[in-house]
Amino acid sequence: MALDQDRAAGSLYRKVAADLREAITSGSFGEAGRLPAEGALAEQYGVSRGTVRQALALLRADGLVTSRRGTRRVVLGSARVQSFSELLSFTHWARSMGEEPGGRLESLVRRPADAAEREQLRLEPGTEVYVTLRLRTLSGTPVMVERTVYPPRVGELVARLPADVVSHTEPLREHGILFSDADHTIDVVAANADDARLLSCRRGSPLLREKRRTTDPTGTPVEWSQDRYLPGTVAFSIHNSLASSALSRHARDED
Amino acid sequence: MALDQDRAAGSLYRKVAADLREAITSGSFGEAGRLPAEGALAEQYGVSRGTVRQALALLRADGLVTSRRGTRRVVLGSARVQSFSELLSFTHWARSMGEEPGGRLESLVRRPADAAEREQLRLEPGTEVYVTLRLRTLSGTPVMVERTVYPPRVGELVARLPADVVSHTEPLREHGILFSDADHTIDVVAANADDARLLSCRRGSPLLREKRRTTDPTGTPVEWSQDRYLPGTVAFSIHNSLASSALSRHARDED
DNA sequence: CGCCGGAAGTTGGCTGGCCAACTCGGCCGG
DNA sequence: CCGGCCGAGTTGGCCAGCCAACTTCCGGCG
Repeated sequence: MALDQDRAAGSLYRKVAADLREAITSGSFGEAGRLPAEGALAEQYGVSRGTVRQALALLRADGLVTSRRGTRRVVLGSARVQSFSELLSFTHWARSMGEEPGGRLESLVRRPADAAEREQLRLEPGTEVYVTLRLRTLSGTPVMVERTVYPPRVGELVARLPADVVSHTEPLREHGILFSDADHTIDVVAANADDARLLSCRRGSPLLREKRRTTDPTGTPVEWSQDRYLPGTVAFSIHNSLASSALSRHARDED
Repeated sequence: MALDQDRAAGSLYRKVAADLREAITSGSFGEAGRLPAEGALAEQYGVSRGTVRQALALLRADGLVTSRRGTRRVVLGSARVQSFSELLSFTHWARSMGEEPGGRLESLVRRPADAAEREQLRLEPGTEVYVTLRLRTLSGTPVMVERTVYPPRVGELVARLPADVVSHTEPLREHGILFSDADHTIDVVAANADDARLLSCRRGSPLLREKRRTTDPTGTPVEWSQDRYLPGTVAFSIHNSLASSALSRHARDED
């Protein structure tokens, strides 16, 4: 599945990366084994060394291999859970795990954006936003409460969706709204009354919170969301390295 | 500081990246403005287009810019908190925020590794590990309890360190132990008795947990750590995009 | 037996070039 | 006035080559 997506991506280096990823996770090079040299791979796949290096950069970013100058690459993790090199929606993620995602719209209101929302969505003062509150389920059991703020252009489309539609991002894509980049912030928060009711937990009990701002390929913000997960249902997994990383840790001074 | 580190890194594309990062965060291209074309930048810096593209790949991974085929790159986030493109130790991270990091060793024991630890550190059955429990402070206030498991080679060095040494990674580096790659998993956990005592919170109160396995450049595991943060003190921040990402979300099935 | 030097192998980095795919704006025709 | 076509500009992708830095191993030498 993920492999097919990689292959379907078209570009050569993604195909090479997909093939190598499969070879690694199937243990072809051993638990902590060495990869063939870049040159050897280049010849094997009939591509240039530069293309192989692009492919290997993907695998390195996923934490599958290390690399240092002077010696062959080493396999780091052959048993990674699932290496989405993708920005995945809740729906897509759930499906790729073999679970059945669900979503029930609890409320949808339209109101003027407050200062924080204008800041996040880069809106003019006075602009109205659409705010949704949804309960998300995994194979029937509630796992997450999702509060999303949409700018007008997107919100108008969301408002027209049926209340029982599972995926919001898919119909949005049909209307030309693409999700390209996202910034995530993860912390802990206490359940409020709504959270407690929807997730069947006590008020004040801890929830894993993910704040997310997503932009389209032009850099325009398309959603700002606060997802609150029931502990024990999900965990977030990140890889980083000296070479390059997408993780940063910061003190909380804003909210 | 971060800039100097980037510049000191030597390679051309890192210098270009550092310069562009500064230009972006100082607002030279406007809030959601366009970057100059790759060719223009190449000429400006006197490097090839490929080098510029390497530099821009770093910025894209940090979530500073987008890119699509056909049009100039767009500035995404000019106001990022701190974009360590680095695998940062607690000590380094704290210092770069202007806070004074502290650490007090609560206990250090040596005992046979259990199954999970052997798995994580890739050790033979019967191997002994060193386990430390440390309270970490930020400018005097406790923020985190750190439980770290070291393999023998590393643990022997850690055991010889004075109890009041703030940074463990720095003296380890002097002895040739390098931290290169890390896998992080973030979730929520309830404080146990030790956590509660050290962090001055109630038993069962929620803590943000980061499980981390770090390897050296050869791919050999050098530590496996469980850090438990007091809520409200830190948050984790991640960027990802369709192009490439280091984030994955998975259901909890192991612990 | 141990240490050191050198050679071979490998990745990091950089160049220059080429073409395809895509965006965007302007021009022209209806 | 609107819509579609076209071309310039721009990024994605791929190739071939070159050198530097580094690791590893082996053999010679003390």
